[in-house]
Amino acid sequence: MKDEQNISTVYEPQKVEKKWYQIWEKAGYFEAKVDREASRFSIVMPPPNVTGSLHLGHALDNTLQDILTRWHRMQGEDTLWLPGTDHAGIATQARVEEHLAKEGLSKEDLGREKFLERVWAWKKQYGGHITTQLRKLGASCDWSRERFTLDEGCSEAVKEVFVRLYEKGLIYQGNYIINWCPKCQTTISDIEVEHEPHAGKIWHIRYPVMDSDEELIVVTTRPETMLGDTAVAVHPEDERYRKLIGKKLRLPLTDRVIPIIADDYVDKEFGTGAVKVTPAHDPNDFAMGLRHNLEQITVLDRQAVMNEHAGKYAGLDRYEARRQIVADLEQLGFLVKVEEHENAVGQCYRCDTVIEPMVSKQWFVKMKPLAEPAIQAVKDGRIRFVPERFTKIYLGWMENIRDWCISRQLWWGHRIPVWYCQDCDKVICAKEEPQVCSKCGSAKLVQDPDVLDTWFSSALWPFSTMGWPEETETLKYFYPTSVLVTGRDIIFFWVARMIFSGLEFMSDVPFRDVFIHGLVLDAQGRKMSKSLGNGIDPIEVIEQYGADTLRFMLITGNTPGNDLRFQTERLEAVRNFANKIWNASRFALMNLTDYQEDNSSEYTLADRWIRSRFNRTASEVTRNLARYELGEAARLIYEFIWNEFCDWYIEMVKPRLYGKESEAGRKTAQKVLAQTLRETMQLLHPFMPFLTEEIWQHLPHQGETVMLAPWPKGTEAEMDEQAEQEMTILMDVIKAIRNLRSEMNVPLGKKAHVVLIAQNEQVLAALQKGEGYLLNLAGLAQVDLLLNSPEKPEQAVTAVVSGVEVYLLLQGLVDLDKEKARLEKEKGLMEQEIARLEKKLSNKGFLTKAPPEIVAKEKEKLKDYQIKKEAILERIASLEC
RNA sequence: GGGCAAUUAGCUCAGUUGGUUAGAGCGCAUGCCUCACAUGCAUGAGGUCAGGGGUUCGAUUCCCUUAUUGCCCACCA
Repeated sequence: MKDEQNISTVYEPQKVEKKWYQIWEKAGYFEAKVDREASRFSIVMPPPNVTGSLHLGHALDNTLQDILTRWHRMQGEDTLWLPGTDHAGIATQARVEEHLAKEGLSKEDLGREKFLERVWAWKKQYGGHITTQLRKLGASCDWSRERFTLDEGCSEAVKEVFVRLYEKGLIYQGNYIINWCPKCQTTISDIEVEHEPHAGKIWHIRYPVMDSDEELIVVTTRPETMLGDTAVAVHPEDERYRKLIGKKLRLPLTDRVIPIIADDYVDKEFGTGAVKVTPAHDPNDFAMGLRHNLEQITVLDRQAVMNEHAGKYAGLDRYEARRQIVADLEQLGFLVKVEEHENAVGQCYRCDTVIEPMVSKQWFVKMKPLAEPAIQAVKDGRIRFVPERFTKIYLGWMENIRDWCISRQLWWGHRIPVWYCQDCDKVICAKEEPQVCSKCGSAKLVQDPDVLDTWFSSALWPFSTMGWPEETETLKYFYPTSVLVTGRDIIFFWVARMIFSGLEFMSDVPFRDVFIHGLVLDAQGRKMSKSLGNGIDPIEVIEQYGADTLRFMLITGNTPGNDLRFQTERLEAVRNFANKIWNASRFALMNLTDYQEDNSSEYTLADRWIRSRFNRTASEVTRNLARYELGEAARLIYEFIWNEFCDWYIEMVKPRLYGKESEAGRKTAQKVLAQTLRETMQLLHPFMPFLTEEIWQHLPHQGETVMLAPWPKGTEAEMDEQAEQEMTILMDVIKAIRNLRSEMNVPLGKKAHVVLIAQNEQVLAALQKGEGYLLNLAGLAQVDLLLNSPEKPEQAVTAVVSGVEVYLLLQGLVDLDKEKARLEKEKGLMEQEIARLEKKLSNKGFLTKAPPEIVAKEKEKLKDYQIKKEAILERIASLEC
């Protein structure tokens, strides 16, 4: 950029982004310091799948974190943004299995150990991908502390937690109904089951009552499970069936006899009011089974194929069995009728396979005791959700939480630290592998084959990554973290679990604030998904538009917590903004080649104005960042740069820089220009780190990097109410003149003559100070400034702005009719406003109840409009004679 | 069946303690290659703030209600 001749008028992010990231990382600017007593700021990054690729959701999430991190770092705080990745149990294992399948191998062919070697190899090959992508985005996280959920430290924490919870009785093993995915061949937790409405059928089946001519008709959506029925339930107060309660039924297609029971769960209104009860294959039936001590008969195996308890249907897939059974029921006269019925079937979140509820021996976390403090911490404000509405979502879930099934029938993950003695019934839970059974001394110990739910380790992330269970410096210094930034889709999966884990093991919340953002949708407002093929690769966007542009686009144009549409037009708009900054900076640098510090001269009105506007903007930006209104903060900077700094200040400062005025004036202009641009780059840096660093480095500065430059929070001393008011008058007048020229078709190149009549001395003073600006920015050859002149210029078009009558002289060019029409229109507008204000100001309620300053303001406005109207009327009158 | 969000200019969205003639970007119209920028400059047109009630001196903003859309949660066979 030093050699202006070679500098493109178009900003090319590709040329600077990589360079700066490498410099930053090498210099260690991202690394957290633990050396001050000053305030500190910490974030743990939600760990993406270790072998995954960056998507726009990650891009948004990490941009928000990076903005907060860079902002706090610039404020001189000890700042830690701790990155890492997740082993993503099912997802990663499934991908490696798919890969193996191409070689014609299954994981069983390899065996557990060899298979895990393959997964680690896979991780080694693809594990660096997403972290490289995060670097492209500009993420300023402390890579020296990068963690992985399956690394040694995290594994240590997982074992510690499991053993402690086990010893406390909060982890237990038992036969309960769980969600089984027949495709993934593992259990999944309740929140991993998705319910999609599904057009299906409902069958009415006749169950004959023993020793009677009577029968009960039950309705079911899953006739194949009837082979596992161990009762039929009716409501205890259902008059239709009261006399049948306690009697027996003959279960069709079998030779079994089952009881009729009464249970409140049954809805009298639904179907026939009689429900078949299959405790081994339905969660509600399971619960009822426990209440009534019913036998559990499992009729489906782990492939969702009918098993030996299914008699002649054994070996049939569940859907095939359904068809057979319905056909047989019909043939035997048990089928009453079939109806269309929509119901929500549970599907696996990963593969969409319909879940099979099954009774199985699994490990669970007892949630009630853990949930209680986690509810309290949010209720009493130790943890705050932003936006606040997510508090209710969190509490609603936490208050109704059920026990968490944590064992998974996978190989890739944290192995459950439990061993079973083969010689006695002893179950040993320990961090280290025991050599002999503590009860019988046998050496025949076998470890539980299952691994833990991936989210079990993620739940510990805020402290496991800081070295827990060791009491490390980092942990003492940076825990609890300041804020957690994440998408609202994982509040239950992750946020909730971190909260109860933190409270249980650290005796403190894991974070103070939870900043929730929405989803990135496509241009039509749909979720991005593989099946729709509407996904957008953030890396491609970065390559085309630059990371700064992607970042800025992702955080503007919406409100926290709401979804965001990804639109190319907005990307282009932000690219143009980056280009605008680039060119404003080129302009500045071209005029700073002989820059030297100079404090001698007086600031002009424009100087005072831009300093005031900058500091006010900086103050507002700071305020908004503190409330997580990052989009609003970014918007304020955008408007300052484009609408104030570029559109007005640069234009006003040109004559001085071009040396048309004094040398001292030029030096002052250089100083204010350089300072304001530099500080603006500091203000913008968290949002657009690359562009701002590139420019900042070329401006007069102190320090090594904009990353560590002081944050401009806005100083009161430089806020100048008077300068802003005076500039407002000047800008209004200039805009009015431009408007007149445009309407009268007087091009800017054609120098014009304008007469301005000020209403009072203050206004006149402002106009006098800004005479130069008027000449240059309104394209004037001459401007006459008058105070309250009764003499009005002839042959002119007129506009009235607050405090000033504007006359654009147009000898012989004034179209009287057109001018009159223009004035009439303006008059109409004024009259409308005056009427509105008069009505308001004659309202006693308003006068007595509204705050006095509001009333004063309205009166002021009315006066202003009346003066304007007078001026317009006068003008109209003069045109008529 | 509950809950949440959204409904503002042609399109996508801001509008934060209720108080200027309701804003921006894109698009549109008109005029400009003005020595930082045509990824630009200047000017302009365009809105019953979803409908209906209420509270208030005053409502896009607060409350109720209706409608439409989207999302989340829920054990109805």
